[in-house]
Amino acid sequence: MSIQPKTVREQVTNQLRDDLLSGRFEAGSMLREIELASRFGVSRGPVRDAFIQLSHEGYLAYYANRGVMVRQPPNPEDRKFITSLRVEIETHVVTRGAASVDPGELKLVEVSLDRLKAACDTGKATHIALRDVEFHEAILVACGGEDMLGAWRQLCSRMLLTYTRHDNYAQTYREHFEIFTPLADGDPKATVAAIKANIR
Amino acid sequence: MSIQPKTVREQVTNQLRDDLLSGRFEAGSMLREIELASRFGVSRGPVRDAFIQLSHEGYLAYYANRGVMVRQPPNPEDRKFITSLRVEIETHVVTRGAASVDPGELKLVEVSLDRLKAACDTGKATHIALRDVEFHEAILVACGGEDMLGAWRQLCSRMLLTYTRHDNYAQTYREHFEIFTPLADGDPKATVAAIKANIR
DNA sequence: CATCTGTTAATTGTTAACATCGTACAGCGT
DNA sequence: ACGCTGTACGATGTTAACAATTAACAGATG
Repeated sequence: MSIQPKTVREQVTNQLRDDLLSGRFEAGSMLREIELASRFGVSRGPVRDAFIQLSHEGYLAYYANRGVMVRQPPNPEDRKFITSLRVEIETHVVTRGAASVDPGELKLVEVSLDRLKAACDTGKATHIALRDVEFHEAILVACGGEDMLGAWRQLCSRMLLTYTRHDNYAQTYREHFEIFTPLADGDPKATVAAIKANIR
Repeated sequence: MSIQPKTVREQVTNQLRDDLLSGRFEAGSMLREIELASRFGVSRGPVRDAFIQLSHEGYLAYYANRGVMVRQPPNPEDRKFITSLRVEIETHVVTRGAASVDPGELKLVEVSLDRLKAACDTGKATHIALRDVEFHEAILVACGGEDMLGAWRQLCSRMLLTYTRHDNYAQTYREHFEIFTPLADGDPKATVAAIKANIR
């Protein structure tokens, strides 16, 4: 059931994003196309594409003719604000779309939840953070929020860089399970309430 | 004083964005790398980069191995919501940073305002919409809101596609002038108030 | 007649070579 | 010693050729 990325660009982008999230690269350091290209065993092209993409997702800062730099996490004040915007977007989309979720889309949400559970069992904070985001993203897609996805991802990328909330993995899973249940029942109000309890 | 883009990619991206905004391409139609590359007299590489970038800015939808499609403008309900988020971001950034604006940055805001005025004089709605956005962007940069820029741009790109508010060009300029004045005085509260009166 | 399959043309994905830009640094002049 | 300048190096920017994928279609097959 795993959705394997087809193109090299996607693979490089995903791998790089994971590395960024797990703190493999120091914030403020420059990334070199050649070095990463040889590490992944590909040419500079896809790495370049990934740089552009990740710059737009907010992980990297692009400097013409000089390369990309790993961005610093947002300060606490901005982080708080970003979180509130994120909640607003999810609330908006879920409120509008939770009552008419396609069964197929819902199934994908369930798959995401299962993966999150698996990640919680392993106890690796990095993986949990990723699965967490993927679960919320699946919800947005299920509720027909594709139009909001770009802006939402921007905000999430800035947050993930400071993700440190997973001290109790069992609870992390439970919170998300409690988002899924009302969504499966087509209850927007309860879903939104669960989301607001989860994101903080 | 005009900031000429140095790289071909930037030029192609900007030109394409302008074309998209002025409705040169029909919503839902596919864009081909070769066709645009030959139109701009460059190779496919930079066009490809521009496609990735504009996809992330929200103008295009990317389909692997099949190309990019011109996106539809958001529905009125989403548009309204997007507007409110945009106001929130600008309010947040200006509130925090308007009191300590660097003189150099402020000068750039003024330049943007002058350009907006020039666009208003020409009466071309497309140009006005672009300059409008650039003015607001300059304010965000001046107030130290680089961290929010990505998310903000995402939202703006979705709005611009339905920009039709310019029936009175003189007033458009005046509204922005009344944003600039309190900003130059370092008055966050009044600046925010003027912004809220302008964005709707 | 509907469906499946193999071919084909068109388009995107990837690569490696070449062009250009920016930085560091040695050498010169003051 | 200080500052300027030119040069060399390493990096990104761009290009064109080649590979892989997709969608459409003709023809075979049930």
